[in-house]
Amino acid sequence: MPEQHASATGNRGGDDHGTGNSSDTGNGRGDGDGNGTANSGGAPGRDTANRGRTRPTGHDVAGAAGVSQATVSLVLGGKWQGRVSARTAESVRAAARELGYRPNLAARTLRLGRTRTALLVVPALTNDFFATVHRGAVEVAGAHDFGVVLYPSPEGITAAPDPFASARTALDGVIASSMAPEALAALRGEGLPLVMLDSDEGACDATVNVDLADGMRQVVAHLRELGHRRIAHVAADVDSWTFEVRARALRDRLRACGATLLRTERSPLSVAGGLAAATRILATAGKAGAADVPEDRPTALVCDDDLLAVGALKAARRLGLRVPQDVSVTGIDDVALATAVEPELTTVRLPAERVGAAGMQALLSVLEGRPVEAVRLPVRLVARGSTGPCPSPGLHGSP
Amino acid sequence: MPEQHASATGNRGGDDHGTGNSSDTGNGRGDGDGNGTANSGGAPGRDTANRGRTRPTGHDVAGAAGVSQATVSLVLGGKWQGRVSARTAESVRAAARELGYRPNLAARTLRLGRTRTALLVVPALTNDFFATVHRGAVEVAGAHDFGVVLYPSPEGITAAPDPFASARTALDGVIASSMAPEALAALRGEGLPLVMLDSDEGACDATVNVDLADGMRQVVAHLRELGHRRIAHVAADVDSWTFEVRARALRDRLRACGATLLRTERSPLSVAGGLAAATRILATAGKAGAADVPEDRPTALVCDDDLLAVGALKAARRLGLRVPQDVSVTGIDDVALATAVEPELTTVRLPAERVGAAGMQALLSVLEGRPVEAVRLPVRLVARGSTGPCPSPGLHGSP
DNA sequence: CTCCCTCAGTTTTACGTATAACGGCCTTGT
DNA sequence: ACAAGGCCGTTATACGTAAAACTGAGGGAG
Repeated sequence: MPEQHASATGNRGGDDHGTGNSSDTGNGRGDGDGNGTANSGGAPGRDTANRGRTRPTGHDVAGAAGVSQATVSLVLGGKWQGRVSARTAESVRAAARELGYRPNLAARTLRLGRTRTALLVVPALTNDFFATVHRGAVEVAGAHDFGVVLYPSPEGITAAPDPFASARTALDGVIASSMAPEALAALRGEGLPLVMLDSDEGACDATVNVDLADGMRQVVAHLRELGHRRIAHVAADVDSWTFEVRARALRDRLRACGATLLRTERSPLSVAGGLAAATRILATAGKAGAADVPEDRPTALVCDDDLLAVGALKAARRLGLRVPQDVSVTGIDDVALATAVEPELTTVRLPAERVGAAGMQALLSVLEGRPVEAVRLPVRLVARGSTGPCPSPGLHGSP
Repeated sequence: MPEQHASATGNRGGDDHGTGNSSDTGNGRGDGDGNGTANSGGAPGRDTANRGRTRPTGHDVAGAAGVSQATVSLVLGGKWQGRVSARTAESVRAAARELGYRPNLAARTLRLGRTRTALLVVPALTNDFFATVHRGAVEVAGAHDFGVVLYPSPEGITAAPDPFASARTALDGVIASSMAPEALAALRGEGLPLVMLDSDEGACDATVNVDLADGMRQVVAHLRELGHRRIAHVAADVDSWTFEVRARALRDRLRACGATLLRTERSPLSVAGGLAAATRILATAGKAGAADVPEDRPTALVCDDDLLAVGALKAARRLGLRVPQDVSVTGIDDVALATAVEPELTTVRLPAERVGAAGMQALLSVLEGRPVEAVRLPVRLVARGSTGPCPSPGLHGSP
């Protein structure tokens, strides 16, 4: 079934898989063409060259079109302006389409020394924030004929990845959402351009950041408006720049408006981690009557991301505390999970797709030698059901 | 880190093990060179022009060790038994380590025609089931010196991916969790080995399935034990083999035990989709008093996956129905989300990691020409809080 | 008429690796 | 003593592509 459908994917390489090999793919492996011209006007040759199942090469296309391989490369590479006649170019394209030619990526890479491929290093795939970042990066990459291969650092956010073994090809650059110092050093040693997401500047060629200091400011303002003054921090147990920024911004903002940071509990970035940390915070007091509002129990938990916040939600419920009546909870990221739980999470929405897009954009700029300015993307608090007015000590216990 | 591993394709002799390979993990990255290599004189190797910043090649190593490039390839490829003396081999390895040599993957691929790389096609990364599948595949692949590159089909489960443009290198095979027919045809046309996960047999070289018919049997048995007789199906709006299996198994099992499949609502595979579908099912009756148990409202919702089930949870809550007192909900997959919500989901746990591992294993078998038998992995119902006894019409409404 | 320039291609080369084909030694067997 | 092999390497080649260098033919300009 010669179902030939031209996929107009916009890029120049036609992706057709026509298998109608009725054409005379002239020359095969035998390079005997050294003598005179391959007579084009001769008898219709038998299909000789298609050896079983190997993919056609540029030479096959050249033979079919009656030109040399160099011409095929010129035409298909798009650089034939003024070097090849329009008719010849068209016949080359026709032959390529007919044979279902696709250039050998390995050979092209070997020749060019570049791959038009970026590696995206993310800490985990279980947080769909990074899936969205990837989507944004792929979108921009695709528009520039670039590819993105994803490397989920398997051991978690602090492990050293082996990017080169993962991407089974040479790389033009790396976009890293988080990297262990030693892996970063290895990368730098390799001389690869590196764009860091949500990381400190320095030791990389460009950064794309999300304005989490402002995000924390919005969180604190929101909670202060609701009357909260005693706040705890469910922090990520990760030594990473972003999380330091969050902690510092939270501390500074709370101090600036006269609220108290009661305590900070660190835990791994997962629902289970948030559950454990929030339990440690909430269970230390008010055991007798959970509905009481003891002085040493915070009325709001600010969590470093949505996974932790969902864990905090569970912890509160297990301890018999209602959210948001007894305790408010906030997250960061606004992943799908945030609206899947009940109550829905008040959280800081990060423009994940734009992060990925800006990261890829920055990498492209670096590769082209253009100067790149540090990107800082704005964030926005999304108030939902997990935050509410601060419970007043007297009003609650007596119905 | 240049973990050079002897690739033993175990062609026939197959005595691959015992390669006391050089575990040069974390070799001195500090030796970045700073011109380090004092090219040993006296060797036939001539100019070893270290051109500034380019990566060292096999020729550079050869020059440094005073041998030919062929010997370098022999030694580093592990095939030097009886062809190179132990002392020479060691000096080659030392030179490679010193220079930080890493073989050029593109050149190797071009030469060998194989890449030891598999493509894993998954429908979406927002469902962390597939992240776990990926982990399983990577684990097995790594043990065989294979790589796995991930291709998230961006347009959802039915879109046609372009795997070849995605994986920026040639591929040895494909493991596909779901593919549109035209993409599958393209793959077959390319002659690539293909392992399908949770798909129909036929048109591929091997399949790895999860016993979802049995899973549905367990779900129905569980609900029947709790007394449920009127059941609705929140189905995936996807024309895919697995989902057909689920639907048929549910229908057959319900009929076999005398229960009724009240209706089926199809929706996209997401929390929002589940919310919409379950709302359509639950809102059609009992508007006046939600706590009533009208005859046309199901007492249990069986959902095609956990995302849908979480959406159903939300729908019930929004309609004022309690889970599980008023309505029970079940999912499939047992992803992290299942225990993040409240109540926790009763669901069918699928061995995601084993699926990925078995898929990679099957692909390796196909590549080596060994026969592969279809794999079918067992599943297990995990009863949690989202299912409870069927509400009896009289007992509930009057406090 | 010659010189130079453009057109329309072709030859040739290089990318880095793996391996087939080959060749000097040194040990054996007969 | 001399061919027959092990050792221990080397030289040469092919993989498919991109692009630089080269080749003619035709056509004004001087």
